[in-house]
Amino acid sequence: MAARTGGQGGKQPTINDVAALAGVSKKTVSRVINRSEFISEKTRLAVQKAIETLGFVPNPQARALAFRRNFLIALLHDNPNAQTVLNFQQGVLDAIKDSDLALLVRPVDRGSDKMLEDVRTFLEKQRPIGAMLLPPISENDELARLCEDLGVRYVRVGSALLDDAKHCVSSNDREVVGEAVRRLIALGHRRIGFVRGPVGFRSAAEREKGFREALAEAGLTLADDHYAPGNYRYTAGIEAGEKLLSLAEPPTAIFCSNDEMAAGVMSVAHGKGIAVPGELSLIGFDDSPTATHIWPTLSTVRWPIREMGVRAARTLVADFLGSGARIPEGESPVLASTFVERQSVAAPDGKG
Amino acid sequence: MAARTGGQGGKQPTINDVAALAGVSKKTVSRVINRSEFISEKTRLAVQKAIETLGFVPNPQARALAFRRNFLIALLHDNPNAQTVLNFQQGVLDAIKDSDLALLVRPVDRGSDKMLEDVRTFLEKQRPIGAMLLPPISENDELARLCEDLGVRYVRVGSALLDDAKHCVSSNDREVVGEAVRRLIALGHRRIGFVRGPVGFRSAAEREKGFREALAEAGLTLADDHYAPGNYRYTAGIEAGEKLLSLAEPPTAIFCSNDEMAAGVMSVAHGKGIAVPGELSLIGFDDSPTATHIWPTLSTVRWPIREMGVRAARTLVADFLGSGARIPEGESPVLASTFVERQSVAAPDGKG
DNA sequence: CTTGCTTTTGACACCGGTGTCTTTTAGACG
DNA sequence: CGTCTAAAAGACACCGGTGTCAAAAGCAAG
Repeated sequence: MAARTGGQGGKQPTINDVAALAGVSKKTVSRVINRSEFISEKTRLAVQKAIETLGFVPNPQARALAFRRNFLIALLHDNPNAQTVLNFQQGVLDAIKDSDLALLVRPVDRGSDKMLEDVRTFLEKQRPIGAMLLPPISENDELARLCEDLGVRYVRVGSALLDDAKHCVSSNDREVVGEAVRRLIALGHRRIGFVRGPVGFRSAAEREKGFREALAEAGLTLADDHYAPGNYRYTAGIEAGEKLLSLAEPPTAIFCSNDEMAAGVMSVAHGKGIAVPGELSLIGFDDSPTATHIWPTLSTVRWPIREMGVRAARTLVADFLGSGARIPEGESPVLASTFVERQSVAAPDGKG
Repeated sequence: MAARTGGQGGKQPTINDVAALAGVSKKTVSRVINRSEFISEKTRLAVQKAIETLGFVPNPQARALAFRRNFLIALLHDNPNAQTVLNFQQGVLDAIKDSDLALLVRPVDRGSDKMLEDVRTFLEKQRPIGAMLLPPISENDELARLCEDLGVRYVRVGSALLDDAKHCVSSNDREVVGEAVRRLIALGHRRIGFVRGPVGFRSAAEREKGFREALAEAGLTLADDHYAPGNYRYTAGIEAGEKLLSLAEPPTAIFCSNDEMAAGVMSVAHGKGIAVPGELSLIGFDDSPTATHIWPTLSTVRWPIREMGVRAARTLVADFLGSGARIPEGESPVLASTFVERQSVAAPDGKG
């Protein structure tokens, strides 16, 4: 009448129990667990049966110790956008689902001057096989060097190539921003405003580049008073909106470097009685939940964040993930973002 | 010229290295690490110095093995609201910051019929000390029983007491919804609509109860056509808005069971040219980022999710967290939500 | 039936810590 | 100064796996 399936006294069965039941040595059981090739079919089946009977699950701590390597990968982020983090995380979990790996999630405090030290302590204690760095901390070169020094593999996720392909997953934001802007131009917009992301962020710089390039292609330039600084926060969008929409000749369209700021600009437009998209077209970036939760719904750029999670995990630990996870030699680490057109974009009113 | 601080050949120093350097046995080092009381001050200092010199960090896997217990806690969630998950997670991390514990985050797929099995596999493999269950899966009794069976401590987070205090952290949503509704009534609203959360969700039921109770207190009742079903999604808000705002006598205020649905209702109002808050007051629930990213900003109920994370972690593993983490005997596991009033609420126009 | 080789399997040490029990040391006391 | 006791430190097994290398088994050829 033992309450538990196997083992004794409510404890988990160990490799020794399995070995005893199957009538082999524990090393043989170990070979079965690790799919060693030097084992006869007959023995393998016997051991597998014993494993099933007992409901044996190898102790990951013991394996980690014996292998001198544990089966953890870490996700480091300081991302203000929760949805992004969770989507990426989901992609990583998709990728490691059938492996022995587990995921450790670690938010880091970018502001803190102890950040590097904190991360070092974390990595030294947990000793993950590898770490994935989400933007914006992925842009921190010291962090990458720290991983290198500690012998922890790493992958940096970014809006542009931050490192060599082995250490990098990114999306083609610049191009897609260009596409979005070309769409505005095609609709007849000529006065197009720009709200920038925070200084020092690579992603912000990329988006600005994409914006300016598309303008230049069309022979347009960005007027100084059509440019507003920002920091990816809603309040910055409010400020930018106040600035750009108070002009004597306000822009007929504004590209905002993320959705939150676009939402801020949109609030200002509503407050001023400016019709969106009739009098003002708006485009954001991220395709965050906000983009579809505001009215009118926001045209934006969606980056394939979940897929990037899968890719990052594979780049990091393909050798742990079974054959399907191999990334073909020389394949680009750049995944495709897409421009998503919604209600907030239309041809400009009046003179087109 | 060794590249690394301590150890040999780039490897981490072990307890043996420390013991050798300090001239004591490894057991003595172990005693220092674990703050054993049977150790002389002199020895402790010597060992501590050796630890510092070598930069020794105990191997968590080895400790886990020797202790027959690892130092992981798990966070299980299937939460559609990323911000909530991340905030809660942050609270947990605050709580375990100075401990040896690490956090494993595990999204689960509620829809899947293999859900329980997946979780079982996860728990058996990782063997965390405890698990925290976020709503809505925290409402699943089978899951709680599974934890119990596996000897994994657990804490269920919910909008109401789901279990005894030892296994529960919640907030007083019902009361605060009542407070919000009383505010509407005080402003003069009499026709108040309600958009419900998904059937089968405890949180949805609590919010509805709070709503109806407050109405009843004031001698009002919820007219059938002022009630709309929902599922916490934006699209349900759209549908609810279409329904409620097409009435001959539409409500002058609507309580929505979460912010996303409120955003949906607000979109419909904008589309119909109904002024918010002039002609329609709106209240949501969650205080999600959306609440401040829409225009006008949304009055809502904020639940202390980060603090709940701290509390959940303490409830789960106070004995691992140092003296500050003790929860006084008999202290209620109910934390306080608050009503946050923003722009979306005002006295009704015209007849008040 | 040996021999010689390859394939399978096992014995035993080891990964880096902790538990138990024993031995040593230090201090109190007669 | 010897004795007794409590505190401190150490020896050694052990947690549950894997690596190494030697031994056993299987098989073809002599």
